[in-house]
Amino acid sequence: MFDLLTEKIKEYSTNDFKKATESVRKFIDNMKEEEFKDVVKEVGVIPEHISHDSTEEKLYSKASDIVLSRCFRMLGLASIDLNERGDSADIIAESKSGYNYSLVADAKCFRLSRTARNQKDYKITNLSAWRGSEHEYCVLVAPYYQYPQTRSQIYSNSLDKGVCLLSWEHISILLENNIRETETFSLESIWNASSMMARDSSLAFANAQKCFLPKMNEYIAKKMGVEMEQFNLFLSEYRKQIIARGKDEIMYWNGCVDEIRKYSKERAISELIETKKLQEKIRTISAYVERLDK
Amino acid sequence: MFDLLTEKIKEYSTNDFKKATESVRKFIDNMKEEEFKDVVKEVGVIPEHISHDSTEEKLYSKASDIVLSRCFRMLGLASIDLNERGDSADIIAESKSGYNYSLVADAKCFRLSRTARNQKDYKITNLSAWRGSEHEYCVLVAPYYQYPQTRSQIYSNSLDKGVCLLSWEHISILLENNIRETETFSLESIWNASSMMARDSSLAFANAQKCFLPKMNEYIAKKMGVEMEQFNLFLSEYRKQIIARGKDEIMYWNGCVDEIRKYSKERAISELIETKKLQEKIRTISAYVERLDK
DNA sequence: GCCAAGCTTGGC
DNA sequence: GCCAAGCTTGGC
Repeated sequence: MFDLLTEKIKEYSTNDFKKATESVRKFIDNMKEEEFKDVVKEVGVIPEHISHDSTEEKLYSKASDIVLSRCFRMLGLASIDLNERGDSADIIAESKSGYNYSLVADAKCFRLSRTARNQKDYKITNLSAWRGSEHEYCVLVAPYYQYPQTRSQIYSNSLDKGVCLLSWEHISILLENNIRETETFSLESIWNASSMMARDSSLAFANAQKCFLPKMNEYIAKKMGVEMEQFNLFLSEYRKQIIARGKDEIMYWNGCVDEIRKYSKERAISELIETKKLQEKIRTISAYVERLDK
Repeated sequence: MFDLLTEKIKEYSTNDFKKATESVRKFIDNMKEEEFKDVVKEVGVIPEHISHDSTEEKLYSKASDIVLSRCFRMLGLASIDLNERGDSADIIAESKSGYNYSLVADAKCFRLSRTARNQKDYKITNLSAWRGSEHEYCVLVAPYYQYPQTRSQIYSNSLDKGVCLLSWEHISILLENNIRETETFSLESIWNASSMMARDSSLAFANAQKCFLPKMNEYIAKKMGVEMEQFNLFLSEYRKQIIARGKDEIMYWNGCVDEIRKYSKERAISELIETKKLQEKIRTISAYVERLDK
């Protein structure tokens, strides 16, 4: 089903972006629950065949927002994805069970070939500010195994600002176990986990940058009422799935190398000039100079 | 002299980085004042022939730190550049004239072919935090004409955190006019300008994102005791210089296109594979999968 | 391993 | 015009 979704994204991305978004939304929202849950497990990893910086990449990202929004709904919240671009979160979700809170969320996806995931790329403090005065919590959902593994400024920043760092894997585990907010069961303590951790004296000041994902796992397992052993088994399943995915993605790039080896001289040269973006650089400089030149 | 500096950077960048840094430092610190002032005018624009993501780019950036540090010394402060990498500012400067303050600074340079300068790339809130409890001010020095021209989150963030946004052009104007901190003349109000502006009621809350560079210009002109008309003439000179620079940089890229057109099929194909970084992608995925596979 | 130094395309 | 969505190399 995930493969079909990416096919649809590629197909729709030739249309007007807003129309394409609506088509993708309809496709995602009409999936059967079981199909949708499979998509949640895969969506954090952008397929290598989605080309970088392209409209299809933007539509893929939008699709991941729509997926996350449906996840929040399956967890028992009301949720919509937003159409803003600058200086705004992607998604809003709101409790419907009388707990009177709402949250903003940001969905992140990376390719397996992604190199440095920089602290600035997570925009923790910006995300925190995007809550504004209307929303209590803010949640970032990124691929679990692509978070910094030992320590990072994103952890101290998140503790500081009360940003909840979750992963697609976490969301998927909650869904697979049919966790749902009701009048008698609140998810609020998950969204609020960073603030709770910040009050935990075992996370000493000097160590604020330490990766707190294991702690996060404990919070979620406790909320779900499962043992850590069981929880780690869930995570391990996702790990295996990503490994399998990696083999496919490598095959894709090897195929690309083979294709290029068959190129004619003319094709290789023109594509080399294109790939090096030389004309674009010249155009950028010209436009810049022109602006300065009035 | 700037061209000679970039030549030296390319030459040294084949050496061990720390040794190369020392060579560059010696070269910069031994320049005559007039030569050095010419370098300050150019250093904000990375030459296109410095290749992206390379050691020479890193050494260029380091050179710009060393240049900025010498600028602070010429302005009458004590200053050193730091060798840290993550989670730290590049430069520290300290007042020697009895005003008892110190500051951290960050030097930024861009190529003329640089496309989006994203708000996250300025890392305003991080820079602010890097002051720690020891330093009063924090200063970002970037190319004047590459700052957002109308409005940006960087302006509201800077007002919020008291980050001083300056440019190479500003520093150069101060140097050209022989401005220097002394027992009777403090530069503190320049480094503190953002906090002062934040208190200015004419910068209404709703408009906090507005570009405050014109205001900054007024502060500096006032400090220097020159009229705005004169100050704008200075800025205009730099504008003309950048326009001239752009013509050279475009010539460089056109030369590259001509070179490529002469390539043999084999060379074009192998360089195309290299430029597309296909092997690196395969390697990154493999390493990632291997890490997950223990 | 983290993330500084850089970077591009396209949606609003 | 701004900056969301992504991205890489190499120094510590």
